[in-house]
Amino acid sequence: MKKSDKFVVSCQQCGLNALCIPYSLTHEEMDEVDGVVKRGKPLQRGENLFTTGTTFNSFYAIRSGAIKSYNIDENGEEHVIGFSLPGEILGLDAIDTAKHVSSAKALETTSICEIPYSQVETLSSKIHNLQAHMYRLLSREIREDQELQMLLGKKTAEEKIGTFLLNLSLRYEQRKLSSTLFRLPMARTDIGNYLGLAVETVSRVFTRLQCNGGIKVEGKEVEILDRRYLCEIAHSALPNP
Amino acid sequence: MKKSDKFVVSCQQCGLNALCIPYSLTHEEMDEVDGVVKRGKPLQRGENLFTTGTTFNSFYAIRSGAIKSYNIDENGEEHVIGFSLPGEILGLDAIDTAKHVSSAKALETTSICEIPYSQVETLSSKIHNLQAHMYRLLSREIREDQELQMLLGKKTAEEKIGTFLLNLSLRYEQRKLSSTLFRLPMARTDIGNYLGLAVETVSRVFTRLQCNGGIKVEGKEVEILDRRYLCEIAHSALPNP
DNA sequence: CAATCTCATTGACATAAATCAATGACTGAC
DNA sequence: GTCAGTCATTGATTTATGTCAATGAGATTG
Repeated sequence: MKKSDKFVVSCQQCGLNALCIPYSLTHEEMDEVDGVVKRGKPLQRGENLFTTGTTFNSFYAIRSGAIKSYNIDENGEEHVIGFSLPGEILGLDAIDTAKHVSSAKALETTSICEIPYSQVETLSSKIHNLQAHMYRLLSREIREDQELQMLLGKKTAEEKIGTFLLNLSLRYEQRKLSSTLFRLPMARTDIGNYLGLAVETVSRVFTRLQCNGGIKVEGKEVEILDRRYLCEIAHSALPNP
Repeated sequence: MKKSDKFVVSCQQCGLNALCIPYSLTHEEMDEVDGVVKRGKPLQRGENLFTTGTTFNSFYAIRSGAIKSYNIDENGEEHVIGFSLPGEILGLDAIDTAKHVSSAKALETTSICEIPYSQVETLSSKIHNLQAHMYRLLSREIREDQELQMLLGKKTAEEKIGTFLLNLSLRYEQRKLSSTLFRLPMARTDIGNYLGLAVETVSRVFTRLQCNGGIKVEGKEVEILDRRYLCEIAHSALPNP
């Protein structure tokens, strides 16, 4: 077995392909996409996948683990842009400038598929399904970012954290993982930074939600005990009824 | 002259084509795009271009005027998502769901180019430049939304409004309009809603900026007197030095 | 030209969340 | 095993911004 084979899982075999780039492609088309995907050594916790300002050549799909996207401002302050879970794509924000506009760091050991952009551009002219999928993917990210904007601009700390937990829960469920019991891959600081809250506030809301029986938190382990209550807190419709 | 001719300005003639879809296309390609663009009667102030939940068939480019994108939540509260100026594209957030996920309303008399999505999809498989441009356009919107997220999550009222004014200034300049003297097409309420601030706060910050000699406001007319000061307030680099 | 609205501004007061500070629980290095 | 460092929690205090209330300036309509 070649060294690189250790990390190889073809798109066809990959359990996440329904969430990823190959979605809605035929088997043949999927093989074509599979042919351009590079699968490297997993990233260790704290390793960067890419950093702001570097040349954009590829975007990435997460196979396992978790990634934090962030930026550092003039004052050296970090700003967390988002978190990526298995089956999710990141790096598409760099197409326009051809330079990465954010940095991406592994929150835990993380396996990645690297997808060279120029090849996808070429392939997608040929494979109509792929082009349509790329448009949908980009469009979805815009929509999700707009939803986040509403969260950040107009919601209280409880609403932000309630929504954040429900969103994670939903994403885990889509990945065939438990939607009620999961491990937060990021630190409290990261959550606060992402939601525009002080760490202390995150901590306080967590304890408050726990006291009210909505969740059970122990370090990074979270259990959702009362989804309905959490939805009320979040002032959002039940994501999965 | 046919009735519809009153509104017809081809992409070739349009002064905004450098900012719009035809950007980076050859003359021939531009004519092909031009062929699918529909140019209707201008929208009157208050008229909707589309509303949330309706079927998505086209996206739109603004020729003149200004559009507010917004959503109404369960409680009937409006949430302003953004403002579109001449040369800008809107509606791309609906590709993924095939339904509009926001509503768009004219803030003043507004001329629009309607661009049927399915035709662009088809054309862009054929015209590589167009596909590349669409990817860049979508990618840019993601990046801009992420910048807005940082503004909403981590900045003070003064920073938000400073940044908002500088951003408008820059956009007007790109449109060959004055970057120092312009008219806000939206109400204070809309600005506050968009930035996650109470109207009163918007008003107070405007007066404060005026007292400090940064700007001159009179109703919707704004003059930027001290760009440098505004940049300091906004804690952002000079957009155009 | 009133009369009615909507929109903007300003002041007084309330409050959610930030900041400051202290402590404890883990984690990893040597 | 111990020591330093990071991370999480909790309490006390401050503050930026929201909410409530009043007024005035324009715009729109009959």
